[in-house]
Amino acid sequence: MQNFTKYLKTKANIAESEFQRLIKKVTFKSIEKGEILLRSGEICRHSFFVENGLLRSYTVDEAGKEHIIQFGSENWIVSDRSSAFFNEPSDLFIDAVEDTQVVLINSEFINEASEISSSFRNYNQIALQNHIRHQQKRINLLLSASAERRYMDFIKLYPDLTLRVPQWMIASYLGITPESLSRVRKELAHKNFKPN
Amino acid sequence: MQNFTKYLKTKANIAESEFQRLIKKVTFKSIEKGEILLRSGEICRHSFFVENGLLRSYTVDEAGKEHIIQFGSENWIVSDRSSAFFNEPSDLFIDAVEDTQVVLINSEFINEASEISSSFRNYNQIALQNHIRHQQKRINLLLSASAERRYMDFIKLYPDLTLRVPQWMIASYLGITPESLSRVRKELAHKNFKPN
DNA sequence: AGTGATTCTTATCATACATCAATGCCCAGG
DNA sequence: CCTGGGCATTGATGTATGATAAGAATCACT
Repeated sequence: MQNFTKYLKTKANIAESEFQRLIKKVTFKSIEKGEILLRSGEICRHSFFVENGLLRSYTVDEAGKEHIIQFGSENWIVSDRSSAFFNEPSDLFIDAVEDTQVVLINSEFINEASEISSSFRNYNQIALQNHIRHQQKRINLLLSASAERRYMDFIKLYPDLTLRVPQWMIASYLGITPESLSRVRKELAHKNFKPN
Repeated sequence: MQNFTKYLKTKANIAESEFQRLIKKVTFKSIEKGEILLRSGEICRHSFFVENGLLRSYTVDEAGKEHIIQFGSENWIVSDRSSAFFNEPSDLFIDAVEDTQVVLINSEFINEASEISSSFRNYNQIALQNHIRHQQKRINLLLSASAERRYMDFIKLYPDLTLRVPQWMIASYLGITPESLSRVRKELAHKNFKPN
């Protein structure tokens, strides 16, 4: 749990004594590729801090198609914030794209850490605001940009994921079909070799 | 400022004495239809609480097209949260869809209210979480739903706005052209009159 | 009331992207 | 090894939505 420890101590600035107390509240778990951590309809009772590996959250529409909402690799927290915060059934699934080790964080942990540490509160606040900023950018891209632009933006923002994640998942994240993404890539390859 | 007063006293549960102190921090302003409150590139130094009337926030792409991010009518707060929180230049515009009366809220107000009142902190937290939930739903719709479904969802969620806002703005919010929205509406009208 | 500006509709044509289907690739498990 | 199930690519074709343009309707301001 080195990453999680570092997250608490460095990022959220939790002191050693408080750390010892908090660490008892969380549990560690190894997840196999494909294993499902949250299903639509359930209430999201844990947030998942990714020690290593890769998670994704996604919805499934009436036609059975998946639409990826979020990827989370090392040091990211994957969760359905709304479900966890409001205690409502989630409409997301969360599963593992790779074999993954996670730290399970429940609301008890969050509350206690918030009480103990103002810098944790602060860090949490920043995380929320970042989430909003990120979502807003994504909405704007979905409203205004072509598949190609969205893909280029994705590569730039997540060069690591571009390599680790199968293309059909990237397509799903971008809101296009795998076939379309394949074609977009082909075009981009052409452009980059043709000097003009 | 009845609505704003009610918002502070009832929703955020601010006591009278504290209210008197806080109210000095805000300013009241009447905005004409079309007036611009925030421009892309500026830092968003105020959030706008809508007493009455209607605001919108939107981006403008390279082709000069507007893409509406948010509407805000009575009792809503319109802002670029990211810009305000992180002190970064915004990429949004905010202007008035109707003649509007707003209360200008700056970060000083937020900080002070947060210090004074735990229920204000709490209310603020809920607002953030609601924002995230709302954005996530919108992302999911943009990823998965047709223009028609998105429009129906909009009507259901904002029956009032559907009447007050010109259609081309709704189209912009939905990520389609006004012409497409017109077609969608025509089709919906047909369906509703044909029993089958 | 009149006139010009916005907004909405309708029609035609254009295009980005989806769908369907076939092929080849890779590599995981017997 | 071989073999089968994901995955990526490619081609043919379909469709929802965009672009353009024109007319009709509505609104706003003198």
